[in-house]
Amino acid sequence: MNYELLLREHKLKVTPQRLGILTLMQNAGHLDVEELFVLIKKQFSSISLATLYKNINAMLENSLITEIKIPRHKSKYEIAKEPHIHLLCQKCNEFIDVSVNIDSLVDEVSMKSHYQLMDSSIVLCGVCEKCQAL
Amino acid sequence: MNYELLLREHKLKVTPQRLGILTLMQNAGHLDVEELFVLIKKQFSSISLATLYKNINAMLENSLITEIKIPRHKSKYEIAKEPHIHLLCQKCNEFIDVSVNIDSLVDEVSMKSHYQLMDSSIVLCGVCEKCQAL
DNA sequence: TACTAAAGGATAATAATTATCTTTTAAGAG
DNA sequence: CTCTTAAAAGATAATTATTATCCTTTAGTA
Repeated sequence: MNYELLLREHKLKVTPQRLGILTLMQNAGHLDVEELFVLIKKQFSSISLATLYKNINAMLENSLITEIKIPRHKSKYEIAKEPHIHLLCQKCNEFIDVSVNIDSLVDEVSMKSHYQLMDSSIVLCGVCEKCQAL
Repeated sequence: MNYELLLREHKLKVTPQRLGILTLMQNAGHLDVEELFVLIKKQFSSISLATLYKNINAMLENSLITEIKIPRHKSKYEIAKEPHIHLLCQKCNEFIDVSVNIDSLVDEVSMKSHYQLMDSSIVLCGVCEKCQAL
């Protein structure tokens, strides 16, 4: 993914800090603000927490990234992608994506409610395979 | 629903404040902390915000109520009930429940991920029927 | 290379939540 | 029906999370 281009398309300046944040999200997956701050500090030791927040908000507004609100946990952020489902292991806190087609669910809900649906936030909680074995 | 009994079962004292909070949640549906505080103040003018928070947390820990985390909105609380789906209208902010069987979705996710799933948090966002007409 | 609006950095302010302490009260024992 | 006590209420301080402000720096463009 070319983040420089993506930022420019949204009339956001391409700064090293922004590229760093986006790259971190891509590589490290689902991170909360605190985790992001620790990691980004390694690259930009003088980066301000305010800068991180401002960038997160700017990128959210432009749909470059998505906030995932998770029951009993802090919000995590990820590069925006096709709608998918999130899984949380309640034992080890592993947090992963799983790609499942949710069209039939959305259709059924749409039918029943007469809502025109465009967005989904789905988090399923349980126990991952490893933790089941313990 | 007999809330007195429910509270006792969880070894929580039955206080007028608690009964008031639960009754409000039952009658008014999905409320955030601020909305709850305004409403409960009408019944208990001297109630403290701390009391509200402490009760929300105690009831959450005992699964009497559920917190619903909603993209771009404050958390709302509802009486715990069977798993269901939440709908948010992005225009008028209407927030409703819709009961849809999610077993097949959960089964599919479980199959693919080998997670043993017990809990779900599903919020779909779109435009309600009324707002579509505008 | 120079200009300017946007972004960065430092820090203050605000908002949300939790902790602490004292007083009150629900619940059970006698 | 008292008495006792642990839990809960209420008031407020402390903490945490987030946003706003202000000045400096820099990316983008002429």
